Amino acid sequence: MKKDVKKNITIYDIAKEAKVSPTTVSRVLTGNPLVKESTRQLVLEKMKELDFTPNEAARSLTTKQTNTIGFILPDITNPFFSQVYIEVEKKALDLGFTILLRNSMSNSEVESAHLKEFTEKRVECIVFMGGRINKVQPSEEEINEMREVVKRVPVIMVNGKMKDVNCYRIRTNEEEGIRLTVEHLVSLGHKKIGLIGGVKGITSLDLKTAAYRKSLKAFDLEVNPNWQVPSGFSIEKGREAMKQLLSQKDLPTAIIGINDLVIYGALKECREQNISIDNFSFVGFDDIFPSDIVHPSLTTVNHNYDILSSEIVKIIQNIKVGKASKKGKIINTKLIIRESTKEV
Amino acid sequence: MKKDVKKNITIYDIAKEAKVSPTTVSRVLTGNPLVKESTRQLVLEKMKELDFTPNEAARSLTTKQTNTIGFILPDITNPFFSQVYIEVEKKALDLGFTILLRNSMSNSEVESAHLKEFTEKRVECIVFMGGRINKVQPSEEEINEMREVVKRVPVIMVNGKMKDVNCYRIRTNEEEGIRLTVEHLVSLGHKKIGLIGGVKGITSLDLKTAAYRKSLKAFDLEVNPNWQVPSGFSIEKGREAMKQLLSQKDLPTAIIGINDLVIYGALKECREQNISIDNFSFVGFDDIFPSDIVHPSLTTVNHNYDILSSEIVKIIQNIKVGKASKKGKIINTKLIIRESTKEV
DNA sequence: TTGTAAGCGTTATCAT
DNA sequence: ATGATAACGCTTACAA
Repeated sequence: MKKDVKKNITIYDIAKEAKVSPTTVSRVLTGNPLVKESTRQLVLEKMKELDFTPNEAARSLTTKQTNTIGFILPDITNPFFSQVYIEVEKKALDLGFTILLRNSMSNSEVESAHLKEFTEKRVECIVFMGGRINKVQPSEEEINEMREVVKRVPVIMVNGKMKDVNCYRIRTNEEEGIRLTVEHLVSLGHKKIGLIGGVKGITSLDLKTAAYRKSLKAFDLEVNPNWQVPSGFSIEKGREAMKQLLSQKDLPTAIIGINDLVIYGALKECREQNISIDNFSFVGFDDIFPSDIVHPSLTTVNHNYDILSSEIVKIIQNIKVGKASKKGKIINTKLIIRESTKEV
Repeated sequence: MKKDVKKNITIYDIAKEAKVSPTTVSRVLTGNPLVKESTRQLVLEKMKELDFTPNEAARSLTTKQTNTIGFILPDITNPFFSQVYIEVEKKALDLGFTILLRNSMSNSEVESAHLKEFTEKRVECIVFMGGRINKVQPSEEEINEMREVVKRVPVIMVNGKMKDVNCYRIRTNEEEGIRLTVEHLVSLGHKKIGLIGGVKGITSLDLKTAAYRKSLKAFDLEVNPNWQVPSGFSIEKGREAMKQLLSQKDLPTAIIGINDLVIYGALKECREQNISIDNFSFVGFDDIFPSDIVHPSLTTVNHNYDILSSEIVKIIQNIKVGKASKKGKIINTKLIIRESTKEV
């Protein structure tokens, strides 16, 4: 009968085969230069021969390093998040970091589970997007949990924050994005501008709404509450918002979306109702890739993903080498003008 | 001066505080029922008090379990992959598995690095999409590496394969998808049907091309090599293919894309050239989410993501409990008919 | 340049 | 119901 449990190959096995000590094997593993070239070769050879692969768990148990960073975001199928994520992954890889991606679906319990996993896995940093850090009023438990977490591991909040939680913050200059948007629309002659999507109590809406109102006032434009239609952040919610907007008599000539997705929904709703898209100018936010291929292609606010991700990774790098980073960083936006905005 | 290195809290610390043995602490950690309720409570209390979090590395070093599965895919920003990924993640989570996502960008060296990482991290299963497993002629090294990998850890190849590599395979019935597409177009009166996108030597093109030709022949339709324009898999490549196609005099009336993305590019190119979209019927493949919001909305082949991901997770589950799974599984497709196809 | 031995923080085995 | 002790597989002083 064959032994059905084949023993794991360890550095001890390699050591025995190569007639050296385990320490020496470890040295070649870690790239320690204090090894005679000939023995290094011998050890390497035996490793290949025995098909040896070092055990990461054992390694990080002794070194107390995991070179791992945890990344929580609401939903990777949303191009906004996948775009940020992949940039960070690429850059982190160059630094020798490996990422643990977790989708929260903006669900607080799921977030808690991920946070717990991250601490048990001893990640060296947590990047947090969405969910509780976008709530205007997070619960006490949510806050307390985050406080506990930041005691053990540095947290980078991206486009969000939490009161009295000590962490790094990187955020898009959403106010600027909205300001640029309004200025652009005004330059096209628009005087009646609406804002659809988002959820009250979620900061991205509150931030944008404030900037929207401020910009309108700066141009002495009408601030009509009926033109502000919160609904959500998805395509479907965008449709709903547009539907509600269209049910009114007095309509804006330009519509800003809390993000690109809701505008896709708005376009869809117009078509559904056989209302010409040309009745309105549309502006999104995020500049996710489909915005360049929908028709009309969408004018939208770009986050400068490259800079955003660079800043995230810069902090990670500093954490690694024990250097301080600035706690807050604001990334400016740029307006990408496409076909969906035109003179009124 | 404060001690700047705070000691890690271990089960020994908890044991001391609770005046029990580390073993008992470990027992409450693993949920072992052989612990008096009162001591369990005491231990739990001390854990909270000392802010203890078990060390996953130590745990998996002794248990030899990681409950981790590795997932390699080309690019998570592609909605096709993110859709599959998130479904798998969700279902795997319910099984107590955690996923390590890695983007390969279809780069063989990157794949190798990820595979190495996975084996060092002792993942219990690898899900592989794209890259080398879609090559008609993978290199010897690529094959050998995979052979080494499958010796140590089960691999599930999704929509790909590798000769003489012992692994699980799940694949979309691409042939059926193409057949359904052609049948649909024929039912609309189309007789001249083209196929754009893909790269020669990548199986998805070869498979689809074969099915396309077979279906055309079944209907006695013209198989015109000029209407088959390989180019790539991206929006941009779709534009290029369409450009090349449009440069010809004799044009098809219907165009099938290797995937949805290339059709987005094709639509864009038509608009760029001021050629009416209505001159053609378009069909994509994958049914990624933007296909419902582009205009005209895109008729396309859906992979049955739910079934696809369920089958992947089913295999993982079987591996976990040591049960055998069928080595191959084919998932049928469904044609989603939208606005981009119409009578000729 | 190489080796010995201790330690990392768990779980598993075997007693009691 | 609880405890002592030995793994697990590596790295790291410290020695030689």
